[in-house]
Amino acid sequence: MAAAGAAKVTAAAAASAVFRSNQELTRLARSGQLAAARRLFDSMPRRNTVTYNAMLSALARHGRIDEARALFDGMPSRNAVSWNAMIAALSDHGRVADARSLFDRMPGRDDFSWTVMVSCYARAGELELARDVLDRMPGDKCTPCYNAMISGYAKNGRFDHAVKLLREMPAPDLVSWNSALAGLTQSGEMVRALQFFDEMVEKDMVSWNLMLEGFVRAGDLDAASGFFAKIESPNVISWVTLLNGYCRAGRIGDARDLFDRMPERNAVAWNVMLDGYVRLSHLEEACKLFDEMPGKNSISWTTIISGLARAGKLQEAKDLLDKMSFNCVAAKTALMHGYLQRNMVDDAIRIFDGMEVCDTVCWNTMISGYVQCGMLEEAMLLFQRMPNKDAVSWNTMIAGYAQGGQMSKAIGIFRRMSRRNTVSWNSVISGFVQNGLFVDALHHFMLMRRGTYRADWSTYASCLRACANLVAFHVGRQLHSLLVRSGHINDSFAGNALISTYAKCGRILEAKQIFDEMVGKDIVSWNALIDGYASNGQGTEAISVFREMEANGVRPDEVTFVGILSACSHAGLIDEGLGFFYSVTKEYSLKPIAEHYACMADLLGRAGKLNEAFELVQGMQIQPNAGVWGALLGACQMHKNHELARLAAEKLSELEPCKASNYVLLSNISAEAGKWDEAEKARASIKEKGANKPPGLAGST
DNA sequence: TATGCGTAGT
Repeated sequence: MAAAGAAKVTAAAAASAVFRSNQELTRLARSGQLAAARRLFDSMPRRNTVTYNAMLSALARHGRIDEARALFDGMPSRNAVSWNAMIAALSDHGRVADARSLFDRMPGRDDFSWTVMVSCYARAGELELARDVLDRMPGDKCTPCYNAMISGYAKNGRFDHAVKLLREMPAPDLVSWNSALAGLTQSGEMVRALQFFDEMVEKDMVSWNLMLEGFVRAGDLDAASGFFAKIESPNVISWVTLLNGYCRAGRIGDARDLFDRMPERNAVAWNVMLDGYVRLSHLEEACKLFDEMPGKNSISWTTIISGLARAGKLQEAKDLLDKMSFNCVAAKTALMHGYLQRNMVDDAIRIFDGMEVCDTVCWNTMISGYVQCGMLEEAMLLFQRMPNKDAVSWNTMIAGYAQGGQMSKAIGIFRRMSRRNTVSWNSVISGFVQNGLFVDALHHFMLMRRGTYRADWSTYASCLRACANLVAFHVGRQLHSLLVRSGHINDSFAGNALISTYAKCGRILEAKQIFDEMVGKDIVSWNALIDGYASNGQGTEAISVFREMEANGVRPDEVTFVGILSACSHAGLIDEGLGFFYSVTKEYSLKPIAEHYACMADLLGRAGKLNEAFELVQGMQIQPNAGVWGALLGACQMHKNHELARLAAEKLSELEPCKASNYVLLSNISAEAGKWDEAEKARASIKEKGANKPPGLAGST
């Protein structure tokens, strides 16, 4: 009896010890102290299901999804909470198929399980599957489960479906109504949103704030502030929403007034104000606000550090980072990015290597930094070491190799990629275009369309460029009709690309028509038309478009003058060309760029004024590039000035030592002038310097 | 432990 009693007491003590440890574990897990939670978990002599569930949620919260799964698989016993937590974790990380497979195997599914599964599909845009799960739910379906479905419909643009379900469900609550409303406000349909809002019998702060955020999102700040004034007792989220609107619109004065008038300011309010200053590069105000801010959190630190880093104030950013008392991956990533933008690779590596935890964004930053610095091998090594590659990681490598002229490697990675997206296809297609492989670009566009991938403006821009270069008018016209069908035609960049393509194909009338019909003409549109006339030899028309552009109050930029000068050059308008060239600095206060000099060298050179052209090049404030020497060389060959031609060819081969055609040119020029030794020397350089033909590609996907 | 609103790093 006594022994049994003692055993009971011991068991009770042990149970209460487990209970206390579980409470501590839950506290650690919720306050983000994963390492401490793990230590406690490992040190516990006895654990129950609650212990395991707490550890599972902690791992899931930190994105350690595979560790969570391992723990789940090894649990001695599981209850509904364990199953639900695991399914929710998989769902949160987009692992839809894994979530479903666990859901199917789960014994005794409860309301929560069904809701998580519906929400999982809904958030992934799989509306039919979500609806199927909802329909299969046995007995009385719970309101949250309906709401998850309404939210799915609304956020995926199926507002009518959302409303239909709202009317059909047995017990809609405010969340149901707000979920539907969010579909309208978040897609900027404020007219319908307003109608729906008026229809709502009951409204809470979420409803009002959704409307407010809708006006902000639509960029209608006056409507937003008017609406804000109508809210009887705005809560901190209402204030922050309007504050954020002013900041994003650049109305920093209004923002600050509002911020000062706020009855209570939480960390989000401070962070939004801080971000407002940072975005407008008002760094002094930002730093002052940051100093004054009570309760700075990781977002505050990241905001200020990234602002300083972007502005190149790397020492100040580093000093701040050193003052941080806690670990923040985002802030370190921002500083790393700042270093990499300025080619300070060693400093970036020091941060990267010193990080004990490093997430996908951080790895991607380092990889893309290497790529930007031209260090492709280092990027590849990191890419291979990286544990959880996402689409950004793959796409960065593809784009890196493509831009580095290594299309075979780019394609190799592209082929190994299991879940390609639009960006992946865009990277290879634009890579082909940049490397002059226009047919391959269009071929891959065809392959892309054969899959279920959706082309975006970037895809079309690359393909149109390919058409322009191939003078493939009919393909261009097909792309034009695809653009109309896809709805991208109203984007100004698509219109601009079309103008260039039609013009380059010699269809200047069609180009002009697109231009005339365009709603949002910008400087690029004008430049495209001017350049179009220029490349069709219609110099006078190019100049008259230029005049029209000025009459419309559009200020010409450097690119405009590249078009105008080449128009003059093609049409032999020497005096006009010289006039425009001098006006670049005198009238328009622009800095002449190398392309302007190349046009002028071409203009003067074609007219036989080789010495004047050469003098112009010699007097350049900036370093002449290959285009400039190439233009001069062309003119020299036209007018048989061997001496100057040889000089230009030499400069060219200095600037592009790996381009074989430069040595061939130099060799031919020397041979023509009877300088056989030098001709031979130039030929030898091809092998010696390992000069290559432009990169080609064997085979395709 | 779910469903509707505000902030940071590629």
